[in-house]
Amino acid sequence: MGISLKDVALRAGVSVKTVSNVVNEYRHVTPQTRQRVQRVIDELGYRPNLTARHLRKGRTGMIALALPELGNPYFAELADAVIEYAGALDYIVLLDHTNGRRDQEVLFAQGFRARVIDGLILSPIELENEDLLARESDAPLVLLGERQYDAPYDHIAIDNVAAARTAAAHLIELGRRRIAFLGARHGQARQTAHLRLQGWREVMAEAGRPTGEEYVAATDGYTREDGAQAMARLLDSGVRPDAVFCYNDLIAIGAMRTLTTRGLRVPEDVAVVGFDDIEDGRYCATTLTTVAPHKRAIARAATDALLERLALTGGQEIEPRRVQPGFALIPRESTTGRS
Amino acid sequence: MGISLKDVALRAGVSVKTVSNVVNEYRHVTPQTRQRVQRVIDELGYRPNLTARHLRKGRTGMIALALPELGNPYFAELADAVIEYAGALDYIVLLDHTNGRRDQEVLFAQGFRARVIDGLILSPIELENEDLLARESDAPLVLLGERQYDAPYDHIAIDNVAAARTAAAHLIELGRRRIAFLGARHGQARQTAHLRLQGWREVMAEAGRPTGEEYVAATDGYTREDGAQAMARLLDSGVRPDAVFCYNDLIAIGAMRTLTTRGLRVPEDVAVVGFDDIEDGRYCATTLTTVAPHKRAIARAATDALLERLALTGGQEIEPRRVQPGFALIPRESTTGRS
DNA sequence: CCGGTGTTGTATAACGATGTAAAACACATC
DNA sequence: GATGTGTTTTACATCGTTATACAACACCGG
Repeated sequence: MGISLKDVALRAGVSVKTVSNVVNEYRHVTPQTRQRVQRVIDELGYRPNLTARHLRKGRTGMIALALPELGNPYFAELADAVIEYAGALDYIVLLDHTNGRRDQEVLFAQGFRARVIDGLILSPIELENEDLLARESDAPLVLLGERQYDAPYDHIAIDNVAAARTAAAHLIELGRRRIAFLGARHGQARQTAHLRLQGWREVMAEAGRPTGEEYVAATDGYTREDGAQAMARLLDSGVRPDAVFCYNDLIAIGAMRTLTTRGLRVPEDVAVVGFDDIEDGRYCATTLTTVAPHKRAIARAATDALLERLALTGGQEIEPRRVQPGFALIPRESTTGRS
Repeated sequence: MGISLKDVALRAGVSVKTVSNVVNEYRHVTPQTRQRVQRVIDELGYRPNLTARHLRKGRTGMIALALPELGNPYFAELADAVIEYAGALDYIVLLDHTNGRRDQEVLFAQGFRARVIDGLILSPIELENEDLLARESDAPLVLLGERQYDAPYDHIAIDNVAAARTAAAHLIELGRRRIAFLGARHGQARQTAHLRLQGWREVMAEAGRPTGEEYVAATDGYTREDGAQAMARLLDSGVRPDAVFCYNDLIAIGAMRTLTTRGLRVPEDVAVVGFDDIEDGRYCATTLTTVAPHKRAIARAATDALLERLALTGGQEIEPRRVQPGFALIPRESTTGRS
């Protein structure tokens, strides 16, 4: 089939191991030998057989990335970042989605895909703490996203409260007074939406702005449609906000549509801030101000955490990491009027 | 690390190959031996090491599926179907996306990922015929989707003209007279949109309905936003259709929103038909009538075609296949008024 | 009891890479 | 020239599996 080390060795007149040494940039190879071997490698177009390498090394070189849904651009973009970063480190990423369902999340955590992947990055939605504690698989697991757990696993998530505070503060600075929050979910105190809601509440209270329930609109999901409906309900309830901070960009985009439909101008009448910095937001009719979690930093942190655990030999243990990648407020037309 | 054949063999008092024979359900093993070995397998929890198996077999057991974008639910759902079907056949699917860009499509066709995957299923958008003819990689390639090529590769796509005819005919049957088409793209006679447009045109002409350019709205992309804008342009141009057939469900959903916004009722004033049968369409306020390509059949056909080529030994050749999986019109509220 | 035929099990060699240990070589020091 | 020290290269075993070839055994008909 393909060209193997043996073929190269034969042609270059050296041993198989020497070729391997050249390929792996082993130190003690004379420049002459290295050059000669390298020439043959290029000539024959040798590419290492990953399967064989992985067999020998006892690893597959693959990691799984299990996200709630790929239909949400935030996750699609995040997946992209992980695939790119891990790819540069010669890891192959298996992309999976859980639909945000607990049973599927448990399945992945328990090691569906065991023996195929070396480790797993999981972004849970419904997974419970007890599920993690009951985990049996010994493949490294890194948790992603805002849900909080009390279990010994690496966890990568931005500081949602701080990020929400930044967004709210931005609106306050612009002189807005009645700032609504779109996208809270009922119950579920540990969930992300709660953290963002908390950040909003803190800043509102500090600035002496209303934080009543009438300014909070819950949504069932996180889609544009959910945002459009929530915005409509809010307006129908008689509240007249001059700004809305949305749980994510999709909701914000939906909200903007409703506002436009109702004859309200963005940002003159109502300023809008989203969260995620998905590409859509940059191409809206009115470009969307948003809080941008640093996706590449998240991807890097998650991958690094996983690979570091994979590099541990034998019985070594390291403390679970909590990493908080950065974020940035990106002001665009939906609050400033110009991009 | 894990339990190997050797461990099982030792414990069961048989040779490694015998255990392998049991695992692979080789015929000539006595029930006694089989039972004894099986018991040890269960006891130790032996799972075969895929890496080793693949090394020995000269295959990786992985196929790549390269789709334009995962943000479009149609592709996400299709990916799901392929992953599930191929998974049942013990193949692992590597999911990639090309953003519908020619350079990336060429990259995949040329064998980015070579030596990692056994074959590739590619759904091209911009790829040109010459790119295919210039292809050097010898890994099997199966083409997916409606773009037509004159190159020796398997091609899986539903009959788009027929499918579009079905949709148009449905609207005609309901007594609609001025039926617009949303989602044509400029130029590009070989593209999918052209086929669906053609089906629409044929049926309109046969029924003596108008097919003028004023009833055709082009879009830049295939998103909800594109649909909303195209619908708005159409209405602003003074045309008053009593039905629209949209290139896909996303465009249809966008169009429905514009209609609602403008005070037009679906389906009373304007009936709407989409294409793809994405899940969103089933949960719209007004559920969406759509043409449903049989995604599982497509996934099956593509995977089967690829695996069949993989099964070919040595110099064997088979003719490129053209498979046309089925489709079905699914009437819902957006045309019938009830679901 | 022989040879033929078919079944069941085993020993051994691959697949393509890397780790280990040691051989081969270079060079300086005494 | 013997010894030591460090560099460069090699032979061989190994990862866990399957393919090949053959040995061992059973059964049958003559």
